[in-house]
Amino acid sequence: MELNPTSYVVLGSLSFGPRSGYDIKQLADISTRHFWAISYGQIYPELRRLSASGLVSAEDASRGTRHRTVYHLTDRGRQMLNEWVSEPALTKVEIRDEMLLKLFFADAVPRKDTVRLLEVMRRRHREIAAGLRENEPMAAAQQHEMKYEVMRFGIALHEWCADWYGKLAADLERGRGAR
Amino acid sequence: MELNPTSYVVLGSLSFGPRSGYDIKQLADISTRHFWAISYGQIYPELRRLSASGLVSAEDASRGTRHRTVYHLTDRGRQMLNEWVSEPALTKVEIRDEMLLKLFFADAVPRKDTVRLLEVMRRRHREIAAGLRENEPMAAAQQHEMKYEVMRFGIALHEWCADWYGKLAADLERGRGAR
DNA sequence: TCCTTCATGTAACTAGTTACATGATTAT
DNA sequence: ATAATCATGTAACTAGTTACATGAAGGA
Repeated sequence: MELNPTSYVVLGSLSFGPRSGYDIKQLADISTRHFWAISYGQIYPELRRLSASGLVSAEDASRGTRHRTVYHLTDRGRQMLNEWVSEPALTKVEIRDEMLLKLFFADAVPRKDTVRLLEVMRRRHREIAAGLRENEPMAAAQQHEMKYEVMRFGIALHEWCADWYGKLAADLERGRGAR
Repeated sequence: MELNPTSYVVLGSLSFGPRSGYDIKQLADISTRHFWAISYGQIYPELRRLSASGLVSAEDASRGTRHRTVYHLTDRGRQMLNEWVSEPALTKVEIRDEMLLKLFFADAVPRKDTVRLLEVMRRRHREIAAGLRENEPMAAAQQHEMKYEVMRFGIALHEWCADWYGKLAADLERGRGAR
């Protein structure tokens, strides 16, 4: 069975303890979603595939009539996860940002529209940083150092972006034609 | 007809002058590819769709027996592009980075593996920045200010990332347990 | 001669999103 | 009551990649 990054998001989420598909989604939405988003449409089929390959194991955790399945990593699953982490294969960062695309093509529109665009972008990154900061204490409290470092990276990155866009907006506003 | 960001990459590329599908791909690979990548499998069908909606217009530019079609923006195409740019709708940045994902799950692997991972990441971002810098003079030479600013943003961003990863690698190496 | 670049295109595939359906439990 | 959250799942769709085919032109 072929594992892709999405499989590892699932495996990695389970490395912190047994979880349901629903739990995995909740966790991913406040953590890995900033560098690898996943949806229910991927999670449930993936859990069954991983289960079939013996990398995770399903356990019934229904409460009364409400059915619920929690999965946990098997030894082989944990081993696969750690092997993947330790292999430093150079892979590409992929960024898709429609607003940055707009900025790239903004030479033909009025300057004030560009400034407004930059202000929205600035706010966007401030908000992403704020969202990350909200569950920073959670990450700090646990003994997961790298998890915490990645969170710090995300906060610093988005704040850096916000500042950059803010500076450019200010430069454009006080009218610069020459560089 | 519905236009998506990919359509605007095509439209935007043509806003700099008439181009073939092949030309669009070459241009996108050194510019927009850093925040919105596109492939031939999208370009050629897209050009026909845009042509059918009258946003671009095809012209035969064959040289001898070698056939070639160049497209140029129509007035409506240019208008659509500028309207899209001027509309500052808040859209999400999407990042997919397998290496950052590894870093997030790196608490269970030997520290030296994490340091190695960070060093590869650092190199990766240095290289992206260097690649961007290579065609920076090209962007500066033209009177496309925003195009140049976005290029500068990319260079600064990837250098910032390289530095951050480098610092973390250094911190980890001289053994830090407490923060 | 042979390799690279120019040039266009598509079929098959892989990945990912969205919308929907279902229904229990818990908090207001 | 009723809204929100927990919980699982899939079908249909949209997007994007990869691999391949074809072949001319130009340079080494």
